[in-house]
Amino acid sequence: MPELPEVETIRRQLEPWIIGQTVVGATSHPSHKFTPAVEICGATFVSANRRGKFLLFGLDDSRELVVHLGMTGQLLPHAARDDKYLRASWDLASGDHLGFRDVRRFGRIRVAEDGVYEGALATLGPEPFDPAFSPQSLWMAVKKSNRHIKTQLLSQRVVAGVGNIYADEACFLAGVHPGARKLTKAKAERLHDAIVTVLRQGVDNGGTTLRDYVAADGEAGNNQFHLVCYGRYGEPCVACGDELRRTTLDARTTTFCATCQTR
DNA sequence: CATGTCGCCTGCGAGC
DNA sequence: TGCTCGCAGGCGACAT
Repeated sequence: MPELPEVETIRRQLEPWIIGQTVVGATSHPSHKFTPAVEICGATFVSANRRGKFLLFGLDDSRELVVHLGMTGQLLPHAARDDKYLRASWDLASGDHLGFRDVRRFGRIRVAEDGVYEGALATLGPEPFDPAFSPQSLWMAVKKSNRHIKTQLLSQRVVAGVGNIYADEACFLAGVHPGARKLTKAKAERLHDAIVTVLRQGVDNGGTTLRDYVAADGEAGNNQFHLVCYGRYGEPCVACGDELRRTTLDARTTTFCATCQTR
């Protein structure tokens, strides 16, 4: 379940390796989710960027390779060519190759004209580490909607890159009930700071590996050892000792502390 | 437009 | 041991 910290870890590892590499061949799974992979034959990678959970690989022909990892996507230099879960593969002029492995096929590959985006990528909110994401911007956005706070975080429109793990962590850290629909200014500030904190910690720890996530070097992350809320229902709250509860919020499994997190 | 629901996918672990 | 079934969950399509 790659979220911003996992995607950023992959980006940082791929950037020095992929820039300057020219695609000389490509194959893909027949699903339309992956077939655009072959459209970049002949192009050379010139940059490796990220917006939210999307990887954006700039090409030398004013296009970008857009990759979303979905739930189980992995980008692996030197991936085994006979891997049954390989959904796309790019052969590079250097003799190297890059594989997109995705067991559950929730991932997606697209090719866009530079900066011309569609779908979720086009309506993405500000990057969490950008000044455009502020206590004020969070408060204003939340004020406009009636949806549960956690659901708004997952929408990618208030801030980009937050998924289920970091949403639970941020709400816990801020003392915000995930099912709240409104925030005071003070709580918006705490939630803003918590979002930035948990995402930065995730990046610093190389991402969270619970099941499928590995970085581009094939290594697992370490942030799973630092989670204090996500998935820990039944365990005592690290702050007050009461049992963390599990609930379903807008079809998402949610863990929270009913004592510490208030509406 | 805002909001809510469903389908996409496959491996895994619990329960029988 | 072997089977079924629920669960994991981001995003797009579609309905209200």
